[in-house]
Amino acid sequence: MSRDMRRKSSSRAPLMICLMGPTGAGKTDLAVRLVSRLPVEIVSVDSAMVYRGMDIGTGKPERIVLTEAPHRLIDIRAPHETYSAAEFCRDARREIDDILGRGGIPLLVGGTGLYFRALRQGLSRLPPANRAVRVHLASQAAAAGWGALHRRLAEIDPRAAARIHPNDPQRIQRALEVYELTGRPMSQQLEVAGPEPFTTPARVVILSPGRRSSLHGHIECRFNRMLERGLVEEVAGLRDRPEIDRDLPSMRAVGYRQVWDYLEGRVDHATMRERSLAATRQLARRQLTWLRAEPEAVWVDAEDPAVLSKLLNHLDEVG
RNA sequence: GGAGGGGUUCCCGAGCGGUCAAAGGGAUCAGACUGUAAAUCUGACGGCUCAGCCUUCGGAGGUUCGAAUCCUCCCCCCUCCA
Repeated sequence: MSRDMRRKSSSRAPLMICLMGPTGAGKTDLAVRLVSRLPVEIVSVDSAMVYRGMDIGTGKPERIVLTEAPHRLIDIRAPHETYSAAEFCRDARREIDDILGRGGIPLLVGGTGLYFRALRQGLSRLPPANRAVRVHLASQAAAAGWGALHRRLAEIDPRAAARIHPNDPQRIQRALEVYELTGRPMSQQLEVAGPEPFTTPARVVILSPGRRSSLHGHIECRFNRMLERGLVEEVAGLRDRPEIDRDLPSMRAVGYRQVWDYLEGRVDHATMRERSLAATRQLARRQLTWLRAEPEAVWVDAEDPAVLSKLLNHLDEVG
């Protein structure tokens, strides 16, 4: 068997493509174009697109586009529901296996760094979030302050307390939650790996403009377009629903939170726009921090006019 | 023309003779991240040959051992009276 033949046959082995990048880099457009060139099926890796009815602000592709290039793992939750990295791992594995089973290539597209990492490196076996415990802890924090809870954490789980900053309520809450639910310190449980690791080989491609200033420019254009398409109306509609309130994880998403405040008259339109843009830039920056830590990733310039063919070439060479 | 108020480091804004490279907030940059992650948090943030030095608080002078802070003149901005 020649070298070429061998290479061809190996391309049938399980493989997935991961297209990651900061918000506004153009991942979705590129992914959709890839669908017409390769036998790929898209799996979204986006913690905000999971919500139904949150379309404009999350930058979800339009309906017509979705019929051409269906995205899995979008619109799988109502806005008042929660989702998590662990649920994502379970769901994504299911979708990836399904695509592979049908002879397709999974194309993971998104910018949620934690979800990517959790999928590829696995999570420890820890209890899921527990609403009652969190409410209880939050009320204690309201009374005694998070500093007091951090001190309590230092007694039951010194290692976690050393790692978690006293000003980080979310992580203090989680660490105490794990303790209450299991009776054991969280740091102990982090040492044991969860279920079987996910081993499907991946081609990891990171899409981002070379210059930060142009990423910022794209973010601004994109947000202006969202406003034109009716972002304010979308949020107003969500806000009218009795089951949806401002503190839901879904409503803390970039843009939604700022527009919500605008609708309540807390800020004027210009301020809302400014804060939304700043929040989006900050999100993009944090996403890049995740991605820079990604081993064996190939970075491609989102502004290269030939980005699609370069990407195809690259995938061809390695796959 | 007259009476007040104000011009501070990218922005807002405190400071009102020394302890001020100048509070606080925002922006920006860097980082952390195990079931909330588009979240939450940390750090840096005038410059340098960096335990010290240099240049900043509208401009130019002056007082003082010492000024962002006091005085004089000038330039802008805001409010009110003409």
